[in-house]
Amino acid sequence: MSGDSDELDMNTLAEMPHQCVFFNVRKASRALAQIYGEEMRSSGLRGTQYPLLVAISGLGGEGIGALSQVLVTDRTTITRNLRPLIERGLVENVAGPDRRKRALRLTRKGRIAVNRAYPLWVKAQERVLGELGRERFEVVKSFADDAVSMAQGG
Amino acid sequence: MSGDSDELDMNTLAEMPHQCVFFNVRKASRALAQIYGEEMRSSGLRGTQYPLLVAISGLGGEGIGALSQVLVTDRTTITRNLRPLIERGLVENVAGPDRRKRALRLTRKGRIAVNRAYPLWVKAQERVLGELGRERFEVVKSFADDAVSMAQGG
DNA sequence: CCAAAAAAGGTGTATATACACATATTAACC
DNA sequence: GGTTAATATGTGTATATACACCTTTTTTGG
Repeated sequence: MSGDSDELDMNTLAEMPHQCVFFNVRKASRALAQIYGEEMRSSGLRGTQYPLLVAISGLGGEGIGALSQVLVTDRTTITRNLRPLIERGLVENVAGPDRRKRALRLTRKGRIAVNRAYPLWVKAQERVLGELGRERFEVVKSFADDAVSMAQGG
Repeated sequence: MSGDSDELDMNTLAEMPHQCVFFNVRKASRALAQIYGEEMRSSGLRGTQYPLLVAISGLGGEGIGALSQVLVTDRTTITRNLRPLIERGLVENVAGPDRRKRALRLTRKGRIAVNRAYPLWVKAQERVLGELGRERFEVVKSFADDAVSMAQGG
């Protein structure tokens, strides 16, 4: 039995990461990236890009700071994530009256892309909610919100 | 009241991303990166690097494929994540008897780094579990595991 | 009005992630 | 035993993420 014990110890050690909260959340993130990515592939948008476009659409001409706050994401990350969308002509980034700020807006092409992606996002979302459970998602959601509060020094 | 309604609609649209499962999990991941990162900063290891080193330690001389399976992470991601650890001399990557495979092992320096990081990881983990709730983490954990099964075509 | 502080963004650098493609080595089969 | 399969890994490219540092513009005090 000591041989088995050794092997169990090894397995236990190698699988320790799966006890880590952060690791588990990243693991879920990778898995969901696969699922949403596959489902939305034909729209030409990634699972990560769709919410960014939706937020821009909803803010109507606000700048990167506002986006950063709404999406709870570092300012510089938003700048970087915006780049491929601007290059593809889905988003326009013009200077506003306050010339520090930039007015972000969807182009016509961007609106079309969002509209085309929407039903695909719904399908992915429904599939995930159906298979993983709406109740459990509510827990994950509150967990995420509380983690954000905690990280912000709450 | 119609002015308020318009504004509510706008806010609702801009906050739509927070209804997306994938977005929420990424949001949690970003927040936890902050928390674990801050807590573990003085160890010189990131919250993402620590579990990788632990897994290498636990597998004892296995290759990238085995690591990839244990960590449920793409093979090429492991290769890339390994690079800074190898450059810093925490991990050694030598060719094995089967010269396709590479034997990954912690160096002495790597073992020291893991030992030094361990209590910091424990502190971050305990803080997160204490503030966000152990029960809720169990839900998040099962959610992550099921998401992985789902992504793998389960 | 002007100097200093604050606000808004961008860039350099580094890591995390993974797909498509390429390479090397071993195993399998006729 | 030599051709082919399968295995194990690396590389090019692209996105996601954020810290440290820098520039530009506006606001604030005096």
